[in-house]
Amino acid sequence: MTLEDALRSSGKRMTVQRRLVLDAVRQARHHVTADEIAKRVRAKHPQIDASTVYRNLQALEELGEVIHTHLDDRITRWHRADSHPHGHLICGTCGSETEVRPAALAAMAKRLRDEHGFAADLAHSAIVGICRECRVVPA
Amino acid sequence: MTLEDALRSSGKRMTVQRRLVLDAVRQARHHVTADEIAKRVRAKHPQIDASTVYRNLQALEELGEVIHTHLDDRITRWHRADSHPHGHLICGTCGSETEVRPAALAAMAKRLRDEHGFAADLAHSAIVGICRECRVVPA
DNA sequence: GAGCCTATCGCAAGTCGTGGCGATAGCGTC
DNA sequence: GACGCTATCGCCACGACTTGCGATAGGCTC
Repeated sequence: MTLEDALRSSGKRMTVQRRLVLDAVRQARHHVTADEIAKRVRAKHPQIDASTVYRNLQALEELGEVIHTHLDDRITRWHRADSHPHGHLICGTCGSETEVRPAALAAMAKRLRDEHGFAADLAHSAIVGICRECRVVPA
Repeated sequence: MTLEDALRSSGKRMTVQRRLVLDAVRQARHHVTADEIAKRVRAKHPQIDASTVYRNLQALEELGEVIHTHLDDRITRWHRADSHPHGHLICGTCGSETEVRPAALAAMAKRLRDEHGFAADLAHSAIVGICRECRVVPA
């Protein structure tokens, strides 16, 4: 099995906790918080600690199984690595959230790659600003 | 005085704590953390609480006097609003930090404004990715 | 400059996430 | 299948903020 191989070849181990965390992220629709994952995991194994969830999310991210992003300034959100990539535009005024196609991000990333040799991941953090509605009618 | 007027017209007040926080941010070179501001402020008034510093930074940001940015995933950094704007490229592999000219950001922001009507602030969060060196010789 | 309204303060408790530590348990070996 | 190495676990304490609350003090009015 591929995941097990990836684990072993990097000196990691497959524990019940790790399995549960991965399943929780995979079963979630989009952008789950660590707390939501912890709740799902504890539904079956209530003794599992939050720190275990955080450490497993990190480990699974190193393996390329899950990814974390920052939608607002506060809470980190997680999703499976094989979901379709996209960016987020967040309005600092009304809080609205818009998804943006990877193509638009790719064009912006190309500029950074050409000018700085930097391979940007523009989906990692949401892009904050002011949305169309709030620009017309400021709150 | 302009700042005092801005305060009063928004129903806010000028307190010694607020004055000290603002001065601390103004006197700092770049990107200070809330903790560094608190230390400066406490040098003269040791009883001032960290929560007071955080609340005043928020208030001063609403007034457009200071701005906060996110360089890494962890700690929020603050700077005076009238300093020259620029973006940051942070390498997720080696942690290196590169400044990027406002012009490059403006060009990228234009695309978001044209396609989504969204006025992006691309300096708010650092752009993470992989720098030139780490792309050539992966760590 | 006394009085009043309420923004702001200091304190304490709570939240999200990280890191240290002794105990447990994967997993490769024999 | 027992053995041993050490990754990972649960627990606890810390760090960066946030929030509720009663007390204090700006600043407008008279």
